[in-house]
Amino acid sequence: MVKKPTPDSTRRSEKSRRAIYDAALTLVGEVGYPKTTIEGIAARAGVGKQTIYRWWSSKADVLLEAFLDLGEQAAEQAAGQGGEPGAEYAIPDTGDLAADLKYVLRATVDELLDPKFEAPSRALAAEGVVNEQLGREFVTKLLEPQLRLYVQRLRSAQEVGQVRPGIDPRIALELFVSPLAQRWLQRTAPISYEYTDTLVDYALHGLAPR
Amino acid sequence: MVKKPTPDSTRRSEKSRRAIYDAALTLVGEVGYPKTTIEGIAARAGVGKQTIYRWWSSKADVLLEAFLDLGEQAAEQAAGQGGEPGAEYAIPDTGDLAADLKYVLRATVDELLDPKFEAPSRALAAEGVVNEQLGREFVTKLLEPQLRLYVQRLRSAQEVGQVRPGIDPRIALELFVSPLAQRWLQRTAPISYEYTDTLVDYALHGLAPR
Amino acid sequence: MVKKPTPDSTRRSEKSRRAIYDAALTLVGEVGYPKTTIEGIAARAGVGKQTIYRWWSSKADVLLEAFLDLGEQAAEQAAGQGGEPGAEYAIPDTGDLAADLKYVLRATVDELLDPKFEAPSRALAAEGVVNEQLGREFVTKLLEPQLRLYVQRLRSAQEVGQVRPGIDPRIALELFVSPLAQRWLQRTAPISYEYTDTLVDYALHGLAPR
Amino acid sequence: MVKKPTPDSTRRSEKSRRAIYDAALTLVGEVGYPKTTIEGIAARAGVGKQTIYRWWSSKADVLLEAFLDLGEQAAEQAAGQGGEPGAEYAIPDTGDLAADLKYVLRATVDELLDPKFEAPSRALAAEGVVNEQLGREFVTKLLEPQLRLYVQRLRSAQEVGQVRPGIDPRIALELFVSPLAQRWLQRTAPISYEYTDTLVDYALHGLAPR
DNA sequence: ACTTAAACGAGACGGTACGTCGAGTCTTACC
DNA sequence: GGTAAGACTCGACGTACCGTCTCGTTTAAGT
Repeated sequence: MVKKPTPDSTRRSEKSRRAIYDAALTLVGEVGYPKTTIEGIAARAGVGKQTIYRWWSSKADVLLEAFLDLGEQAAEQAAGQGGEPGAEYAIPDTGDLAADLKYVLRATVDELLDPKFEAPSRALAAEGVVNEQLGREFVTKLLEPQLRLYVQRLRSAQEVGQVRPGIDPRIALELFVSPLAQRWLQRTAPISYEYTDTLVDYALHGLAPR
Repeated sequence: MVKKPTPDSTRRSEKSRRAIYDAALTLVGEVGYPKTTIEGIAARAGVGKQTIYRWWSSKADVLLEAFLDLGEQAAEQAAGQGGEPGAEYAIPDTGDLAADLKYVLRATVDELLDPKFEAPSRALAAEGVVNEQLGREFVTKLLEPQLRLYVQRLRSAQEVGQVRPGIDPRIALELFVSPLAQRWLQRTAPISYEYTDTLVDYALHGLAPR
Repeated sequence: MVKKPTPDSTRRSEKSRRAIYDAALTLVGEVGYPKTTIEGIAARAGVGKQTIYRWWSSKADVLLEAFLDLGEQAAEQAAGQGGEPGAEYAIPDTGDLAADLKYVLRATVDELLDPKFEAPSRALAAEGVVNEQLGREFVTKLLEPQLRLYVQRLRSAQEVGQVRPGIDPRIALELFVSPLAQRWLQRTAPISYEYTDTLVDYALHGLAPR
Repeated sequence: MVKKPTPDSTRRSEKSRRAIYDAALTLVGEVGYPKTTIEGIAARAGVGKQTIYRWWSSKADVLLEAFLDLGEQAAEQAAGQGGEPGAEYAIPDTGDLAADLKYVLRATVDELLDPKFEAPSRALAAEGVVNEQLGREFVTKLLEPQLRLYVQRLRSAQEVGQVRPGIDPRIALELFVSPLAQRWLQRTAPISYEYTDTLVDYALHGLAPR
């Protein structure tokens, strides 16, 4: 086994890292993921290829970190502008579960339709489908943290009797989250506020007559 | 799928077509989709590269047709062995909606875990996420026909009062189908009979107390 | 041992070969041998790098063949314009050995000072010093054929008693050829007609008093 | 050799210099000149790359100095063991010019066949052919000092009437030195005592009958 | 002996070229 | 005219070194 000399991260150039994130996200947006090349990212970032290969193992890896960084930046910005830090990532708890879920799903719809996020997140999702290692990172670092918020909200609803006690929240949340995700990813049908509202209604009250 | 100037399909070599399908599916299974190359398929199939470029527009296109062909072959085989043609693709209608759905979802679980199908269908799904044109073909030719069967079954359930009248079956089916699809695609959690049974129960009776 | 698939030389593109020779010679002349790159040759020749790697094993190899080709072309041209074919490569035999040697060495001086030949032949000579395989090819294909002509001329001189019988012509020729070669290669001193004339005189009559 | 802005040579690390010389010579011997890299020398010498770039302008420059140093070391060693300092670099003058020349050329043959000297001196000679600046340094610092000894010896021979008065010693010496050099550099033929003896005889008495 | 500025080792950086792989096009010979 | 074979141009891959540029850390001269 050949040893990689383990680069010294204290010496790492912050400027280059930022430039690489920017270039990667921009290029994926402009020309699409498959036509985004490491050479292209390096050129656009004004960086040597080796600087990319030194710190990341693949194009997908660069993009994943760039995307995570994008999220952190957005979070910091939001946190800076007011409210408790991290608060905007919680699901509201007004006491009305249906309303709260509809609200947050509508926000998700907005985000999914935001062209700035679309290309990179599609690319990552696609890569994750086929590349197990990247897929697991994608899920643990991006997806699960989001889903945990739903678990919390559903548990809190269970406590006040708005959700039946036996229900497993981790499965329950999929009834409305997964359909939205799949419509977006696979373009089986357009997504809209009306659609997500309907999902919440169906999920809460069931398909069968009561 | 995309037509090139004037290939005369009557003179097409059936043997080459089959060999290309086989080679494509085998290679995707052996080395994965990204490392499957057109040159590799041609070499494995004992075919000139031009023969592939003449009849298909891309690697994804070859694989899609190969996969559709695989399905047709399976169907013919099943049909040949007994039962009405196409019957095995319908969802049973025993009068008990929950049981019927659980039954067919369990069959889907089996299929999704079949390693022969896994690599190519993952590859196609991934490609479809990023490549809109291929994605639409994938959905119309493979996904939607399946989903239509659920729509039919749900409509029949509505007629006998097992599903509330106002419910849109096209949306309703997503409550149990999409979660399964997403768990499989994104590996957020393992899939099992128990899991799909639970999905059906939750979807039919809702999360809220009755 | 990995097999190279042995390219089919009957299919080789003559146009590309010519373009590569031209580009290689031009570039060596313009920017010097070390700054001449295979990529540069390919670009200048309007050719893919692979086409170079398919037919040659190294930069030096390309240049050697290009140079040999240049010689052949020059020979053909000269042959076409008159005289017996190959005649211009023989050393004249007027009966006066000293005069004949001086004549041909003066021609060599002219050639060595011709800027068109200088860069590539220097490059090849240098490479040959350090790269044994290339060196041997250089010697057998370019140098020895020239030297053989001197051997012939000296032998003919021996027959008419202008050179002592015991003398080994292969060594004798070095007395005037090698000094010229070394002055040129190593720039120890300038070369001129006067210099080569002197060499011939010294070599024929010796340094010691008679 | 080329001066960089202001490196203070009084503070220079002698240890590093030695280590760099050693590493350079060893590497050229082990992997050949072209595969010897500055990074490789630095690593092998346990030295930062900058330390090399601070004191030398190129790989060839390092090697030239390393080689000169090697010569000086050899000289010092020889001087230390006996004889007058520098004496071993003179050509003996026993009164018999032929014998003296044969003796010293035999010593040169021994040196040229010494594998320790072979790789670096070949490398330097080759580089000098193509790189004019390095070539001139090579000639003035290594070659000419040697050749001057022959000039002296020939002049002394002239004084005692063993060489004709009109002969230019600087040219005369090339009659036997250059052939040896060229055979060694270009491997046109093997070198031996017999060969150099013959050269001396031919050069002194000429090729023509007397 | 203490200070302090240089030379030093280490190695990250922006680059250039390497030699390889595959894409998609084109040509040749065969059937 | 479709086909197997494979040479062609082109573009990207991941690697190796280039020469420059920081980083601490010796280290030796001048206080």
